[in-house]
Amino acid sequence: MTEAVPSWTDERVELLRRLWDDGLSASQIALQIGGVSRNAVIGKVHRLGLAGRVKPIGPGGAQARRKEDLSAEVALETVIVAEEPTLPEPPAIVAHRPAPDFPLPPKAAPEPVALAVSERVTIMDLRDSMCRWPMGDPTSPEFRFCGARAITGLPYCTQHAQVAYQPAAERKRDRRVAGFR
DNA sequence: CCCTGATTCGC
DNA sequence: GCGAATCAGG
Repeated sequence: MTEAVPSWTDERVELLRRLWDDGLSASQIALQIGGVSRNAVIGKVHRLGLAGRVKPIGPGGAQARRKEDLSAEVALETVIVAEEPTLPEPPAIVAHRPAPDFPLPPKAAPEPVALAVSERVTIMDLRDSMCRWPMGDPTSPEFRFCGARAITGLPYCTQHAQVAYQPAAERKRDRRVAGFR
């Protein structure tokens, strides 16, 4: 029963590409696909010519996007940090890649992610036109993606696009919802 | 010390 | 081609 870990099958490479493209770190990818070290992942990434990724995280990125702590507090901080910088009126991208899935602020929407919950899929079932919103801890085997129908031209569905791309006006009231300080 | 990716080099 | 060890950096 102890199958030796199949090396880099097409399936695994595809998985690797998608996760890497999604911005997950090498170590997270290693844990996600399993059977390989982060070094193996990095090595493969380089061999595939995927290196030179765009860093979604700024300086000190490692600790900066520390997830897996206190879901509630993390969510709170995420929202706050997201609306901290002064951004222009037009839909600016504030939180393009949230690490954990945080509760959507109870705005006017009755059911935030009701649809998304029923749609969530694993990385394997995630198609190109499906919402890539991460749900849960990427290092956990329970990690899923939203999987709902993504808006054409965007990686997210209608629900999550609203969270990912929040206009300045919207973000202001969100802070009140968060109830910070 | 935690983490990140990059590179080297024996296998 | 693979990946552990190592390196360089935040």
